[in-house]
Amino acid sequence: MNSIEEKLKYSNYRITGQRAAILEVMMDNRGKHLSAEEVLYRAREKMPNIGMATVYRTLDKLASIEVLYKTMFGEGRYRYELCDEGTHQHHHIICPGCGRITEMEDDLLNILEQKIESQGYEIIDHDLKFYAYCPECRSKR
Amino acid sequence: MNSIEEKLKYSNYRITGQRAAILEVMMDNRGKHLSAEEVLYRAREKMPNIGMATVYRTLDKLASIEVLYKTMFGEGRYRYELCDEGTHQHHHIICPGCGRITEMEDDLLNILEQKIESQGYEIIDHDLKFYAYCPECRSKR
DNA sequence: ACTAAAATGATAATGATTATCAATAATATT
DNA sequence: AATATTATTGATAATCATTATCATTTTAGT
Repeated sequence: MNSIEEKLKYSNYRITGQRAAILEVMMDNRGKHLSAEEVLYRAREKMPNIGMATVYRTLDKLASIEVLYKTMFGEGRYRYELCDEGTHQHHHIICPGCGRITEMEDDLLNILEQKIESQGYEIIDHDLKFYAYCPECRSKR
Repeated sequence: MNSIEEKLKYSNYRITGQRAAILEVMMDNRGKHLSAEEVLYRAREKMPNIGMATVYRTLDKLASIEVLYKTMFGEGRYRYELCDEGTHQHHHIICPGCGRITEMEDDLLNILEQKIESQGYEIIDHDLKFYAYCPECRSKR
């Protein structure tokens, strides 16, 4: 169960026009972290009458079958990101100046995770964020 | 500028009854991560007429002078934690079973931070969370 | 005491998300 | 193909956490 197509197939989850539109938006924005509002806006370019409730419902469903990741970056709203195969080992760098979110392809948390597991925990996931001014915002200050 | 007392003193920030009550609540709950609602509830035990706007205002002020940490654990609301001296080098373990939040006193992120800084970023802070079933919840499953 | 500035509490407003529900669309059954 | 059954949709209302507003009260400085 790896590819998006397989995940959709095994979820007995009907692929309607609006759902396809939302999926397309997410695939067009691979690597970006979109809010529900942004997804709604872009999905309406493909399907003008799509409602926001449908967007929320669909994003949640897609997240539940791990086609999307749903994360909160501490700004009070969720953001959704296409779940590229094997790409969950990445961290985020959030710039407090411009708000841009960059990804970082590394892990190196194994030592910490071993420590936690030795205390009897069962690790499901981790989430590492750095708050750092990006080169552009640094030069502006 | 280390202790809470010093931070308060140098912030020219008036210590009123309600603010003292809120601070007391946070100090009574050292190590816990309280939501604004929980702080309000506990503060009203000391001062029944305290309003929720005051709680929000005070928590934000205390966070701005680094007496508290304000963090969002991905559940859509902020939580506040007393900022023990030199204790910001810690990570959180969140149990998806019972919701309990445990702290972990380690850092080891230097290698990653060096990597980010070498790309021209200026790191302000980081935030590392592990989602892991705690020993009790594991045995229940 | 007197004035100016800051803090408070009640309440309204906001913004993101979720629930409701009647109408519509898709699938299964005959 | 016609109908029954179930899922999905969009509009709208409801909710929840947080923020803004504002008249009143409290505090600090003179």
